[in-house]
Amino acid sequence: MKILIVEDEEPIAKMIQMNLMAANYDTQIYNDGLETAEALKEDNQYDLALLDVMLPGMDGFELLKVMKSYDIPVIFLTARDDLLSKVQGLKGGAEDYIVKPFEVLELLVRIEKVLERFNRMDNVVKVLNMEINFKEHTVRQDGKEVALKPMEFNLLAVLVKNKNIAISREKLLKMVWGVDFLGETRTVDVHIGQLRKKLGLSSNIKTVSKLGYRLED
Amino acid sequence: MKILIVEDEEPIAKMIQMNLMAANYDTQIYNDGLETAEALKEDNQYDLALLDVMLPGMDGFELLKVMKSYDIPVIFLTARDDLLSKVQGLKGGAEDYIVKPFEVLELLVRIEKVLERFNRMDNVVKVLNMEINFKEHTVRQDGKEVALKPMEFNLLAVLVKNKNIAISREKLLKMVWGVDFLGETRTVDVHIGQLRKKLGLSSNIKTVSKLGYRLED
DNA sequence: ATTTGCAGATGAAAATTTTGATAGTAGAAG
DNA sequence: CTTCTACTATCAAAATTTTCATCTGCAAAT
Repeated sequence: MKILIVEDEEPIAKMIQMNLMAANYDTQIYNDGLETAEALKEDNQYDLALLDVMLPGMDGFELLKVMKSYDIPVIFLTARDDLLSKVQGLKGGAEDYIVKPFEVLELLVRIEKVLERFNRMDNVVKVLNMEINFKEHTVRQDGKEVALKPMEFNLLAVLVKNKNIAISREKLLKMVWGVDFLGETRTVDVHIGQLRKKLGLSSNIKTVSKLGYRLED
Repeated sequence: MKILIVEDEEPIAKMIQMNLMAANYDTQIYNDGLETAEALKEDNQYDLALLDVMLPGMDGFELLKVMKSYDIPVIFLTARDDLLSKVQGLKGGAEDYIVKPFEVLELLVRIEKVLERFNRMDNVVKVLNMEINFKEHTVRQDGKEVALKPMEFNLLAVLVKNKNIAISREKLLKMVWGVDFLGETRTVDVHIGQLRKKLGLSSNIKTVSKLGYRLED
């Protein structure tokens, strides 16, 4: 999943890049609108573009048109007081906009939303005989659906996304239940048990003694 | 809550600053170790310091000693391959370390943890006749405890932290239940109902028609 | 080979959360 | 001011999650 960042303020561009990299996206930064347009002629394999509205070379709205010609969805980055451009931007066909300074988490959420809408996300992952659909929150085994409760699904999702990696109960609690979960670490065991019961041996959820669990393929 | 950032790589420093600002902390950046030590003589009202290990002027470990003399807790920012400094850093008395590149959310969590440990957080907030203790997850009304279930507490916490601001049901769901909650918006109403029943009229949770709820004081 | 002691598995109870159905109310429209 | 409508409140049932107590199995020690 490759994301284009067009932003002339270096620190902001870098900040976005770092956060996107941490979230496992590939990134490319350009500082200038015209330069970006030129570069796209060579390489337009982007899944999404984040465009600053105010850009040297060619402004965000011009660049938006270029993006649309390549069928790349766009999220605008706009300054707080620049309300006019919100409306104009969305009318021009941007998928979304976000006001600077923004919270990183919010940006990530919006990016996911747009990618989903454009079906550029891997909504389905296959492991062993299982097919996990993150969008539908469903799991199929050899084609037929297995009904999982919310927590069970979330737990499986984390295991699948970290396939072949052993994860401690504490880490699972943080990842699935959230950082502020107060309960027992035993809780994880029970849900693992449920997954095993419902998915059978073929799910291949291994216990890692003294540590936690791992899903192997 | 004021946090000192000592980091010579400008983009990283700016990134951290932006994220901390978004999370409502005051910040101050220095790029140089010696300069920081000098500046502290004038102004040492910091609640926490984030120190890069590799610094011009005076390295992170030297600076750590200075921080300790001012009783400022320290989190080290260290490069991935710099494992040695982890051990050394913690031995030298740093509260925690985090490896670059890190996820912003993780940094924020660690900062909160350290501030809590040093009792520099407002663990207790008073609104009307209520006293909300975020650390203990408890609520007292006129001194005596009211037992709230986890979801009820979380919901109250969000309302309190956004006192006098009307919040839509959708936003409450995102803030309390998480971005990926699948259920009905009605759920909020039920929990609001519980809070009102348990806390009585004095909790002052107002319904904002067509919108959501607001806790007034 | 048997015992002992953990760490994990599991079934079932308890607690919590969510949903669904119904009743109530405030605000809009006439 | 009254009626109508749409939104909100609430109760109870259903579903889910968490905890508790007990059981099992592996591994180290004798």
